[in-house]
Amino acid sequence: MIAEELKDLIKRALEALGLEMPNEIHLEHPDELVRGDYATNMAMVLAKRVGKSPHELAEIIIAKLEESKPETVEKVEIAGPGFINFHLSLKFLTNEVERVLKMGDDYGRNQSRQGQKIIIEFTDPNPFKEFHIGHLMSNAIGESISRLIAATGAELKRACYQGDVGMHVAKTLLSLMELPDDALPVQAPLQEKAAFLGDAYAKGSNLYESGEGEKQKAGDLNKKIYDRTDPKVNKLYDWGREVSLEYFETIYGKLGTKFDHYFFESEAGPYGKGVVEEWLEKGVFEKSDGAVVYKGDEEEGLHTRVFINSQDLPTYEAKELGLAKIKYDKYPYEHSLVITGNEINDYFRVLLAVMGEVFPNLAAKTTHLGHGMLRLPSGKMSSRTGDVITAESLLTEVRSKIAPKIVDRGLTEEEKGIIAEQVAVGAIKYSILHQAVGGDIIFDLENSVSFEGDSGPYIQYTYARARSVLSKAKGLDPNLDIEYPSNAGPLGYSMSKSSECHVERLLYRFHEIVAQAATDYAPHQLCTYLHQLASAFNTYYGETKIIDEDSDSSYRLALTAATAQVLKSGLHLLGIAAPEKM
RNA sequence: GCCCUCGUAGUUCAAUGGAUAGAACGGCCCCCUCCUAAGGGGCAGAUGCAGGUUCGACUCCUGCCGAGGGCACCA
Repeated sequence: MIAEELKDLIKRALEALGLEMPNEIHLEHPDELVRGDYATNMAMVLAKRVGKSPHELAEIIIAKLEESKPETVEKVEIAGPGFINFHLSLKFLTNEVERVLKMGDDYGRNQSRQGQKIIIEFTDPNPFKEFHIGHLMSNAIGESISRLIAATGAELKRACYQGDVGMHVAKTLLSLMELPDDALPVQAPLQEKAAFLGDAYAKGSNLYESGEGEKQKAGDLNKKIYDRTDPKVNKLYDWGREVSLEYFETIYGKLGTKFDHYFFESEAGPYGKGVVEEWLEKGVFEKSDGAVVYKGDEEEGLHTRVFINSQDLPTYEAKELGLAKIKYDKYPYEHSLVITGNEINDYFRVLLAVMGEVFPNLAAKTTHLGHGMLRLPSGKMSSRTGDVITAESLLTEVRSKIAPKIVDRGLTEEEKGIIAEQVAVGAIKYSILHQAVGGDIIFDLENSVSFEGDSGPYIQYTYARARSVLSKAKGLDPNLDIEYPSNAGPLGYSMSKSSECHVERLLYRFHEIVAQAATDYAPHQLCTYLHQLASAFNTYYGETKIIDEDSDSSYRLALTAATAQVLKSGLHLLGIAAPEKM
């Protein structure tokens, strides 16, 4: 790692000068590429203690650095208020281009979590309800974080937790029970069956809200769902559950997620209830108004939460508590990541406090990540009112906007269809992933679905463009083995326009970005980087003829190939496909 | 009322305590006899308010104003 090398270099220089060692050697990328590749603020940090001005101290440090400057560094200079800027050498930059080509898909991966068992839970749709755009959001984030973590060498397992019991199921059955026996569309295509169920849920919810009698009925149904004493309820339930799960599987396929484990509330519920009852006796929980609750420490901002309600049924809290243990029994993880909507952030804090008492070893290994809501300009979307945007409908909408834009490049209709789907998924996923996890995403169906600029299709387009150039370079191989004139240019070679330097100066950063994004669970860092790289390449493309008669053409092709590789790898880590043509 | 999160160009977002606060969309002006114009080049435009800490604050602390979420039997 070049960054580690530089830190080491700085450290040795500071030691040699007898300077007090700071806690950390701080190294960053200057915000503008022309300033250099790395910068350290050590002179500014240490200046006061030494009693010198930052500039004076920087000069001294630089003089020391110059004594043992490695060949990866072109020059070291003082800049601004006292930064020490490092410019990497052409040799390093071109070596790195070569490394990208040699390592291919492995470039950017690291071994920081080698062999660690990590389980990540996300998407979590509920059978009997729609797979809506909120689930799409959870899936996009979870899948990308999964891939980032896997890229650090972990043994990662994807888990999906699905609510196959509970009031939402009772509501759906509330409306299904009113239908004649032969009303289920058992012969219909899967998608229609799923839509039928979604519709039934919406109707059931409205019924539920219509009066106390209906609420009572739903409550009774909920009991029957648990105890399985009513044949008609069982039949409707089993049919609905199967339809939902089968349908969800088709969506996971489209989105590119393959789960390793499925967990269900029907399993976590009884188990979690048992755990709560056991610890009720041990004093962790207490009874209150017929329910079993955990009294959170209000001084720590924790709420009191119900774990078993007064009807003796486990709530989501008890289920999730049980789930933590069920997961561990299935896959003894070193870390467990749970991705949900951020409206349960406070609740999860309580859950972690409970886990700290009940399963202390698991609590320490669990991290909750709350994401925001996918909002439409009109406000929060809801599945309770039936006014819900399903993932399917959004995908169809976006695909229909993309399809006409696909230029005829000798593709078959089928190929065009696949590309339209890949670009649509890319557009949606990127719009979710390009901002920090946690906040709401404003998704304007009519106006904001943009395929230009900072978007998934822009990155995909740039990749396809680079691949196109490479495929047209018949007889020319990407090749780094060429001579550079040493007489011109700030970097020592004249063929380099500034934009080309930019591409090279960004390429080697890929593995740093991957490592950081994986550590921070922050796919948006990768999006920002990929957009920057694609933009730099497009500028380069615009002002340079890559395939030409001159002797440097093979190097330009190598740079193009390396860019394509990193874009492809980066898109993969976002969970987005990289079509060869579009 | 209490707790959490968040206020950055007209809009949607970036910015491990660093340099001239970056993009994208929208607006205006240019660029296809040339490898994919879903592209490129240029112009205009922003840190809610008031203090504090620091060599240095969008970032940390305090207060105020504003937005979203949560505050026991939904998930």
